[in-house]
Amino acid sequence: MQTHPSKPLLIMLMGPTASGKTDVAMALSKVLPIDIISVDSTLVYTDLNIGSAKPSPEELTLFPHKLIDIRDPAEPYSAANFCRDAEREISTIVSLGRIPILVGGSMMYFKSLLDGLADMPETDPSIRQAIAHEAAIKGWPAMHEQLKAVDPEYAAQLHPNHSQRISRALEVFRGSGITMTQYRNKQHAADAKPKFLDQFTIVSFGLLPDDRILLHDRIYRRFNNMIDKGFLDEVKQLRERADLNLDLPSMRAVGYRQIWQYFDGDYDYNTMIDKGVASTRQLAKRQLTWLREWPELVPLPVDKVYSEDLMQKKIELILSFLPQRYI
RNA sequence: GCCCGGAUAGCUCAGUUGGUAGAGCAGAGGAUUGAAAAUCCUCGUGUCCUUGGUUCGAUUCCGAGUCCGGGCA
Repeated sequence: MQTHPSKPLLIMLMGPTASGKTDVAMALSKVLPIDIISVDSTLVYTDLNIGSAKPSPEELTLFPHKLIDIRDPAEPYSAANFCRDAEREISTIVSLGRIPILVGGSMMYFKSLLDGLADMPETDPSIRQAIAHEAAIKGWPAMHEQLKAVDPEYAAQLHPNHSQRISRALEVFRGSGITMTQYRNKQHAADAKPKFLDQFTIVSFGLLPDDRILLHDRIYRRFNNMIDKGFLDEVKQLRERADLNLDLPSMRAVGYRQIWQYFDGDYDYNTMIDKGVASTRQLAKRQLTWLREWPELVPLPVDKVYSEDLMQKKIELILSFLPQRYI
């Protein structure tokens, strides 16, 4: 952590799905002048409430979160959108003399904000569609060969089946005539502009379960709880919209996708539950992969069930790691 | 009670013309630059139900038993 006196404090709180991040953030709000910024690729969407484990309207009134409900489910959101939005919110919060806290589990968003993204062209749906169409005929390994011809350095880092990244790399090149490697070299050049977060003192906390079984149990209970609260109806209503489909990032979210497919008749009720729970576990596993090697992360315990005492201990632990002059 | 079918990885199942076995799913590990709750890569030893028999050798063939389906009484 950098502790230069002139740098304002910025707190990060990350953790896998169902680890209790929101509860910690809300409890911390009671003892510190913090403003919460959500770092979550699914909470940005309106109408994705139950299945996204969005805080309730009451909670959001008491503990306002930035970057929640800022997109319609039909409009894709991205890491680049997040960086721009988050930088704006952080600046505003700091200018008000308060402490920004970034809370969430979209690890790529955290990473992009910390390291910065290369100044590349944004998504081009028409090029992307053309590439997808071509790939459907030739296969991804053939597209990988195409990429190898223009950007051998980046192609060497990708498996020939890696559809999404091959697609993006080709899209960038076809749209601009400049390769991803060139953009990245420019980003890392000596005279590149400093990263936004360099101007902050950052303290990062990670909610890390010491036993995966404990997290699996929390995930199972939470998924069933979502079903009880009307998750199926929520998806049913989304399906009624003609402009939503399974190709959209919002509808591919964990749980939403499986319930959508259940309504499509792809599998029966029990299979839907099993797949929904399993895909949530898999998400948590990927998040933990990010967290395992995360630099300067202060670990926080994940409790089996919510308890006021255990929460109090966590808050004290967090406070003990913050530079005293800020609190 | 009788007849038929099944019993193989955590689950669903394939297979071995007799030489101790492999898929999908689940699970684990990893990657991650505008889709990231996405996408992609790697990882398969398990009393092949038990027990006798035949055989150099049985998870595989034969007999008996147990359990689970289905049918007939």
